[in-house]
Amino acid sequence: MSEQISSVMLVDDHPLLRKGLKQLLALEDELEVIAEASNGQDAIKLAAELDPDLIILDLNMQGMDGLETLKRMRDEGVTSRIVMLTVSDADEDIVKAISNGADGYLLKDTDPEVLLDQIKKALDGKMVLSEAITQVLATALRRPQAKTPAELNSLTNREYEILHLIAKGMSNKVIARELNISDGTVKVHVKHLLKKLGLRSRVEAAVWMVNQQGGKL
Amino acid sequence: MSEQISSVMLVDDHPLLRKGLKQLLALEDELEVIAEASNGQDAIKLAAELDPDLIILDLNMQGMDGLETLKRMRDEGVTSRIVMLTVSDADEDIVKAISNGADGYLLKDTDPEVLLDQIKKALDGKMVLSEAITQVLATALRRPQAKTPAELNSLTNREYEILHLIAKGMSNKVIARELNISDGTVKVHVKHLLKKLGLRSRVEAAVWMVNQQGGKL
DNA sequence: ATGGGGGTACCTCAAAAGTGGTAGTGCGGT
DNA sequence: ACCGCACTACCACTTTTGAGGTACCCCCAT
Repeated sequence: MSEQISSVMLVDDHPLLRKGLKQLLALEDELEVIAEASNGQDAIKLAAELDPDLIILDLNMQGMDGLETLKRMRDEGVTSRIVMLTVSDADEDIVKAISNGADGYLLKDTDPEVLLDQIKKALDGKMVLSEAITQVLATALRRPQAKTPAELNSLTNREYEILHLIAKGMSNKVIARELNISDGTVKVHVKHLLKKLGLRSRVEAAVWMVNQQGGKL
Repeated sequence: MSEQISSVMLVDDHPLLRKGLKQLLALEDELEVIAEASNGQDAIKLAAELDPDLIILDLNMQGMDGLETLKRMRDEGVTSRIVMLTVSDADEDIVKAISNGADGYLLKDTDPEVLLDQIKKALDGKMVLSEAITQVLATALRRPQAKTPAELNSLTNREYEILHLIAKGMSNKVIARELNISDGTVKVHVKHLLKKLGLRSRVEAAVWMVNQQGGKL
């Protein structure tokens, strides 16, 4: 398998960068650049036609950006390995890219040798991430804890407690038993917490809370 | 700052590993091991008393495990940098550790030099993660997309559509207007979808759905 | 064509949720 | 000592939900 020649497609709106990348990849006999595209539309078409083993996709492109291109490719059923290449280390982009099916996220300022190494790893089926990305990724996971929206601070302990239980799907009656208070009292707290949060129902409260918590994470 | 001596506390129920780690850290003049603990209880107490710059915490301990210890330390207001050290690369642990305030997650089979290097990075305020961890982390982020629970397939289009709207916090009436059907009909769909999913209320459905979607990620 | 599933609508009924108000207790701050 | 706030409880009342059931339409598969 490692002896097989892998087909690679480059997508970047900077011809110069494509050239450089191509030269880099040429260092490896088992890598062959079979296509290049300078925009998302062409890339999607070519990807569907040629089904390359690997697609190296620039995140910051004019017109349809890399993220959108990525999404559409996956929608079209492209199963190639896709590695995002970018100057950006904006956390949202990373999370979105991976969520949308990217197999790697590399920075353009990465040392060429390392870059080549990572690209080969990506072809091996591994998820490759630039060193600097790791921290951002971790921070993204951590985020849920970090931010405590102002709204939450306005809640009393009891209200906060009850909000949590609502976010578990519990009814007023169950919450009442859980906290050893009357269900009428629970209603009072729910009423107050809804007002403070500017929500219209416990369902909205539950959804809001689950999102705050970052769901199952 | 880099010239200052940093205090380190080791927490691991294997004396041998503590010994080895201590020797490793002794190689660096600016690192001083000021305390050791072999269980969570002691660790929490010592951490609160000594407030070390860095705590190296074993994840797999008997009794109170590392994750629980981590949580309680943070609850107690311990602000030290805390790095988890472990043999496990179970994704849940990683995500939980970081979510609960760990500043790093290192594997015990890491090359000692690298380990030392990472520990120093951690003291510098960086988030340190073992190479192998990165993939797991990325996979964790990706997970939401991948799985499509069997329950969801049993839903009809209409039911699925309505489930989505419930997960936005909408009431039957609002959903009805949104879909141009009567609210009575919405009720029917809700009833069916609750039965199929084995849930007891729209709140549970909303929470369930939001979690399936992976929340805002 | 006959049957079944999905979608729609309507009915009834009981339970749950939400709104308004009153009111007692306990606690921390002025 | 007094005030405000959190927490508790109860009442009355409206709206929303969810569980039954029946019924009609449409489409597709046997």
